[in-house]
Amino acid sequence: MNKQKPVRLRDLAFELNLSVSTVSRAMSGKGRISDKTRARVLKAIKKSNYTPNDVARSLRMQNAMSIGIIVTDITNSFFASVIKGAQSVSREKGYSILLSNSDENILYEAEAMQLMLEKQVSGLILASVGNNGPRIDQFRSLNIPIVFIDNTPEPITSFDSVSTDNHKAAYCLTTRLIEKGYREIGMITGPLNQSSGRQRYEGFQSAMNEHGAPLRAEWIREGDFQMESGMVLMRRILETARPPRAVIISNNYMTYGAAKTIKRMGKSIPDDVALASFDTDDPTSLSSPTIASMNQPAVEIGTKAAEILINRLTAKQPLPHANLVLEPVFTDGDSW
Amino acid sequence: MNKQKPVRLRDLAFELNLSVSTVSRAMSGKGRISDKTRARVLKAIKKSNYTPNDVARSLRMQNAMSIGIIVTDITNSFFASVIKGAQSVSREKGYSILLSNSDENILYEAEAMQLMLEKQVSGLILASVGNNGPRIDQFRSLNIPIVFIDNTPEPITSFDSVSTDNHKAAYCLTTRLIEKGYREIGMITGPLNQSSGRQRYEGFQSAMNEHGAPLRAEWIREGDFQMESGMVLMRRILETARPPRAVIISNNYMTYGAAKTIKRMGKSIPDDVALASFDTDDPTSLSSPTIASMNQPAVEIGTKAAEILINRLTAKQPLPHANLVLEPVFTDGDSW
DNA sequence: AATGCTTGCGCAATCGATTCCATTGTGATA
DNA sequence: TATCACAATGGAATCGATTGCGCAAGCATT
Repeated sequence: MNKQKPVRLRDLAFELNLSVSTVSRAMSGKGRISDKTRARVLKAIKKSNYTPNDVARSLRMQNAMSIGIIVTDITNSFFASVIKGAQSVSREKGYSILLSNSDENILYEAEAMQLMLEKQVSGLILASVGNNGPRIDQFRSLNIPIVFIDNTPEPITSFDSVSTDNHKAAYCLTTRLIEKGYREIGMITGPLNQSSGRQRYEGFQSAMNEHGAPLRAEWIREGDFQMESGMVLMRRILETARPPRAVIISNNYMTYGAAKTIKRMGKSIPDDVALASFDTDDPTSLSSPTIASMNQPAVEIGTKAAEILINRLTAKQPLPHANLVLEPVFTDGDSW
Repeated sequence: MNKQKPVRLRDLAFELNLSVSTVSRAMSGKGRISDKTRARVLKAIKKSNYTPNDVARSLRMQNAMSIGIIVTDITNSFFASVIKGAQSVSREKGYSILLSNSDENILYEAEAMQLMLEKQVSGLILASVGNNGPRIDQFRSLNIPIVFIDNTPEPITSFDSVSTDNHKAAYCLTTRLIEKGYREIGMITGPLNQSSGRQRYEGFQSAMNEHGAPLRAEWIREGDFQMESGMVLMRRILETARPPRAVIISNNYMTYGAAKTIKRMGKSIPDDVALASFDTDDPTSLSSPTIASMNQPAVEIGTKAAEILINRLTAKQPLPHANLVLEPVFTDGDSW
C-alpha cells in the first residue's frame, strides 16, 4: 500500500542505541566488536527485514561485484549456454550479472560497453561482433579486465580469452568428410574478419590441400552467421553448374537455413549433398537428419571465462594473460 | 599498464576552473547554466574520456535504473526470447538488465530475489518456480513492482503479469485433435501447482468433456517440464495395456524427451501415436516430424512485461494492475 | 597506585554525482 | 546613480555503507 522507507543501518543503530559503525562491523565481522553486541545486532537484523544497500556499498568499496556479459544474440543456444555457465560460477563467487544483447550490431555493442563502464562492472565477458578498439582501450586504461569469448581479437595482446580450437575443428571435420570418400567439398564460411569465421575457413583449406582435394571458388561462400545467409548461399552453391557433394557450414544458424533450403529444393541430405557443421549439437533437438557437427563446449566456455575473470579480479599480483583454447566436441550425425 | 584513476566530475571541474555543480548541470542540462560554459564543459568532456559513475548517481538518485530478470532456465529458448524482448525495450528506455538463473531451484530463486533487492533494482520481471511469498511481500512493502511472466501467482492480487491464455491454448489444441478424429487422447501435464501447468490441464479436460471423449487416468501423467520426465512418462503411457492414440504434452522440453522415446521404441509419429505440444515452435528447427504446437509469443511477453514495468515506474499516479493475457500462436505440424 | 596495553565503540571522512540554497555579478529601469 | 530582478555559479548537504583514528574503560604488570 503505502510506500515504506527501507531500513538502513542508521535505523538499526538508533533502535539498538549503537553507532552505525558498530552495526556495520557486527554485520561484516570485520573490526573489533564484542561477541555480545554482535549477537544483539544480528538478532535485531533478523527480525527487521533489513536489506543492505549494495549501491552504497559498491560506491564506498569502489567495487560493484558485478560482471558484465555482452553477447550478440541471447537466443542463440550457444550463447545462452555460455551465459548459464558464467552465471553459475558468478553466483558462487558472489558476483552478479549485467547482461546486454548487441544484436550483432556494433553500435549496440559499443553502447553496451559504455553502459558497463558506467555501471562500474568489475570485469567483462565479451562476445564481440567486430573491432571495437577505442572502447576496449578504455577498459584497459581503467584496468577493467575483459575476457573475450567466441571471437578473439588478433593479435591477442593484452586480454584474456576463452575460445575453441576452430582451426582444428574445421580440419578434423573436413578430414572426416574426405575419409568418408567425399572430395568435392564446399563451404559456407562465417565473416572472414572474425577470428572464428576465418580460423574455420583456414582449417578447411589446410585439410583440403593436404589431401589434394580441389578448392573451387564457386563452392565457397562467405556468410554472416545468420540463418538467412545459410539459405541464400546454399541455394547459390547448389545452383552452380557442378555442385559439390558436401558442404561444411560454419555455424548452427546458417546450417539450419541451408538444410531448410535443401529440403525445400526437394533434395536429400546426405544423398544429394552432405552437410557438416559447427555447434548444432543440442540434446533437445529432434532434427532429422541429425547433423554431424563440431561443437564448442559452450557451458564450459562460460564457466572458464567467469573463472578466469574472477581469478584476475581477486589476484594479489598481476597475472599473465590466459588464452584458453578448448577442444571442440564432435557429434556424429546422419547428414553425411 | 599502470592503473589509471577514472576521471571524475571533480577533475573536470578543477581543470575548467568551475565547481562540480556547474559541470554536473552542464551535463544534465538541468538547472541554470549559460550556453557558453555549457559548451565549454561539453567540449572538455568530449576529449577527456570521462565516464559518469552510475553507482554514485544511483545512490544519489535513489534509483538504479535497472531491471532484474529472474528466469528458471536461460537455455530454454522460450526464456531466451523473453529476455531478448525485455532487453530491447529496456535499452530504449535507458534501463539495464540484471539477470539471474534460478535453475528451477526455489532456493536459488529466493537468493536471486534477495540480490535484486540489494542491488536496488527499479523493478523485477519474474518467472517464478513456485510460491515465494515472504520475499514477494518484501518487494511489495518496498514498493518495487514485479511483473510475473509464464507462471502467475494466484490469486493475482496486487501484481502485474503477462501470460498466455493457457486454458484456451490447451482447449484449442485438444479440440483440433478431436476434430482430426482422435478420441483416445492422453496428456503429459506440467506441475499442477504451477499456473501454466494446471491451466493447460484444465483446458484439455474441458475440451475432452465437451466432446464426450474419455479421460483415462493412466493416460494422464504429471511431469516437471524437464526433458527427462517427458521421456519417462511417455514410455509409461505407451506401455499401458491400451495406449492412447495421441498425447498432448505441456511444454517443449517434455515433448523433445517424449519424441525421442517414441523414436527409440521404434514407433512412429503420428502413425503409432500423435503428438501436440506447447512452445515447440522454432524457426531454426530441423525437427522431423514438425510438431503441431501452441506457442506463447515469447518475445512479445518480454517486451510487454518490460513496458508494463517501466510504465509503472514512470507513472505519476498509482496505476491499476495490468494482467495481460496474450493469445497463443498455433503452428501446424506433421506430428498428428 | 601508576603505567601501559588491549578492547569496544563512536566520530567523521569518504566514495562521486545531484540539487537546494546562497552569493556574486550583470543589465535594465526609474 | 541607486535599486531591483534575474541569471550564472559556488558551497555544502545528501544518498547509505565502510573504515581509520581516537577516546575511554578495563585489565594486568610492576
